[in-house]
Amino acid sequence: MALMLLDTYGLVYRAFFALPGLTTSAGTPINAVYGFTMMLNKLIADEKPTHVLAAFDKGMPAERVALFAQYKAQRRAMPDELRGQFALVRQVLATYRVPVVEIEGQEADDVIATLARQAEEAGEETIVVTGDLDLLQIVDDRVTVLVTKRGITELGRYDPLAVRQRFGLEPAQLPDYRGLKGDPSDNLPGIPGVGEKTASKLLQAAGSLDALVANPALAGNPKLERLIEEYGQQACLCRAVSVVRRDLPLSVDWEASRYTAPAGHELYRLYSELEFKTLLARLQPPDDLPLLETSAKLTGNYRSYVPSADPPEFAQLAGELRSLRGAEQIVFALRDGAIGATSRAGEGIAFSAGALSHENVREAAQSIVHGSSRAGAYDVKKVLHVLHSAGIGGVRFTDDAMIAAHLLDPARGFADVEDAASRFLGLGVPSDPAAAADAALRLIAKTRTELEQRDQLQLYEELELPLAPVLARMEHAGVAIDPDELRIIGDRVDTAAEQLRKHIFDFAGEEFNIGSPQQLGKVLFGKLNIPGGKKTKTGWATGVEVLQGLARDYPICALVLEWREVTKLKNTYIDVIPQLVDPKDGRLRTEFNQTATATGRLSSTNPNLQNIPVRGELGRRIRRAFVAKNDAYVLLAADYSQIELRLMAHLSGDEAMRRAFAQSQDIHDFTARQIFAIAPGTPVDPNQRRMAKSVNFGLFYGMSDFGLAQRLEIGRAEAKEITMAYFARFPDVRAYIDRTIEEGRRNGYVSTILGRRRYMPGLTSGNYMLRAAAEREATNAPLQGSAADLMKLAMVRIDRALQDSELDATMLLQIHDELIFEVRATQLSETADLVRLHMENAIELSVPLEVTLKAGRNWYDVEPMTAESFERV
DNA sequence: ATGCACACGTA
DNA sequence: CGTACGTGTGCATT
Repeated sequence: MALMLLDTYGLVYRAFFALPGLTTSAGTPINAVYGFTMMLNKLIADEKPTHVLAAFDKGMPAERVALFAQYKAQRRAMPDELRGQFALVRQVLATYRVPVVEIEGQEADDVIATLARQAEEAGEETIVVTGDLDLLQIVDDRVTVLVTKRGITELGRYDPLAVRQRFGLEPAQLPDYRGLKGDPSDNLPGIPGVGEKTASKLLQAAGSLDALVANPALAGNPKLERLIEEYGQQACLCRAVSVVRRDLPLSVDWEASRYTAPAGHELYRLYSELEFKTLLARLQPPDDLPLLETSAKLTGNYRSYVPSADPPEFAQLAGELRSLRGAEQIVFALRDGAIGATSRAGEGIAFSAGALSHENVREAAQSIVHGSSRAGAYDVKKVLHVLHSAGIGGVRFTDDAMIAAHLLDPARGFADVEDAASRFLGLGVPSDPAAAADAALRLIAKTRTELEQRDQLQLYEELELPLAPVLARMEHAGVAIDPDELRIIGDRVDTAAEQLRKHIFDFAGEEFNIGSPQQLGKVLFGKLNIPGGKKTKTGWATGVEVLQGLARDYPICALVLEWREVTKLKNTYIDVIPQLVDPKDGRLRTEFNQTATATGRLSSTNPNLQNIPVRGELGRRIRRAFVAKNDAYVLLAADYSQIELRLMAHLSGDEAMRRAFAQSQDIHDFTARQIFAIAPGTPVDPNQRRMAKSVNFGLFYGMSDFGLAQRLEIGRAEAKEITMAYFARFPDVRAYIDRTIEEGRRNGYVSTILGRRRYMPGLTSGNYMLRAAAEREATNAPLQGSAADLMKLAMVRIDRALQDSELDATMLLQIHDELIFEVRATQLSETADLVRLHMENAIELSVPLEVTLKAGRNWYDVEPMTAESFERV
């Protein structure tokens, strides 16, 4: 094996200064990433390593700083244009499947030296690539160090002979050498007046720094002798800082670092994303790169079974399944409606999910999922549904590769195992459920390592993973629907829509498709000559804002708005929901997606039950169709009040805002009083409250003065005054937002309260629009994401508590800050107490969390629960 | 059939 | 020139 270790930081730094300021078309600086990628390509081609690892510095090197407080103190801050490129460098490494090694509080040098020693002890050869001569001290027969010279591809190669030739010293003497001469780049003084020549000469004469300090006369020159007497200890200190540690507690999965060329399509995508046009040109276009050709490694010992009524087949399948039992981990994945299972990379069996209903097979499956110590899956929730429908319950999954993949790269969804395999393993997956399970098994190993490195294992194991079965139960439960309610509204809406349509045609003088913004624009602004601004690329803008402004003067606009509202409700909800209701039990089932959003929220699809109307009266009526299953039950709605603003108060630590919540004041009212300096006792003008509310909302959306002005339909100067007043009253909020953005720029990501990350490469973009957008996202993500953290934690705990209790209550829906339950009416208050308890105490914040509880026969009629009201519900 | 733009529902 | 989503429609593209 030939191991290659990259001193990543140094190489990227070198690339940054060696290349001109290239940027992508969007303005993201890209020169360092490009240079680094070129280096990597050349190194792999020239050195043909079998294993590659990339070391990163992480945190302050506490030991060196303790030895020498001034260590690296003079170092200039990293340029912004470089900082943001590290996230992209990691992306490059991920594509090349080069594992990253970093240890908190350790420099890459020490990591590299330790790994090289480990390889050496195993009798292996190592090539170290660095931008820093410091590492030459580890050169020996089995360790060669390549150091960047001019440009990005020119490297100096140092074996022991080359070190001797260059310095006249043995590699092991180099820390002494550096201790003597110092190193301005690390702020090491060494001995004043001693440079390269003198240091080398002194060591040749004395052998070592220790000998020289013990006997300064060896210097052979009175002036040097005095210097050594005076500065000898300082030199020793500098040497101590220069010696790399080779004994870090560090173990790497060498197998994971085995280098195999990245899949062509992955490379193609990476280069396209980063706009590496020259590199791209060297690749074949992607349609010449069959996705599965790269999956040779995944073709293993797979067996698949097609379900049939043939008993021997089932017996064989059952036997195969049983043979998995007792393995350390069994991993499942679904594909094309079939289920695959494996316990070892390169192997797997598959059978249709339907086969699980066969008694032999079910028993075998049951025995393995319960007998194995760990069960993993790609998409646990989906697998749980399949197992459940076969009568297999109670399986505890300890891994979900889909969830892990999404935590690591939340910008992406990873709906299919191929997505994740291509991203994290660089492999395509043959179209076979057994191969999917195989890929999932490998993904679990890979993603676990990465989660651990990011300190996200707890988030994964204690929040996201336990949530999956909770969501599975919610999906399975569904929500009861009373279709009659929808029919009643539907009929009314039908006639209303028809009348509106005719009315609109009367005004227009012709019939046209009102639903086509293009045709509508032509009629309104062309034919009828209504004054209105042309806006969109494709024609007239006909959005609500435009039409609303015209509605007073032009009745047709008001009619169009009404028509839109009515048809939207009809097409999206009223007509659709009844069709989706399960005729077997009259319930509507949604799908909660745990890996859809960049912030950590859930999403709901097929249908989306997180956007059932609430604002307009007509829309709100739709909620009457969402009912408790019978008279013995009620719906309970529990929602967090002002959760994002409370999180803002907590995360910023702003005293004024925290006080407002501590005194459970109406926060918008309170804000209005602060901004407009309203005296206590004087009531707040409703318009002022509305403005304050907009400011509060705008706050966690990262809104600008301009945006606020537009939103409130006021002048920009006035908006500016309002925000100035706001931040004067809540100074820590301003500081928090600035800190968050800065942190995002520095780290390449922002984090939530539980360590969920959102990567934000756009923060260092040179393009103003892109950067501003990224700053808004960075402002919002920790707030929205932390709120999601809280809610998810509450859900897991409530689910557990309900199961442990005797209560007959089912969690049905989550709408971001709200939970809906179906509760036995006689147990309403007890259930409500339990729900409130877990929601309000999900995470201890420096402000209280407040939960509003409502209950009713249906979702429309839920009423606030007060002591006297909930008896009557 | 698939993909995009627009519009609009929710937190 | 305010965040995060999903869905329906029209219309252009395959």
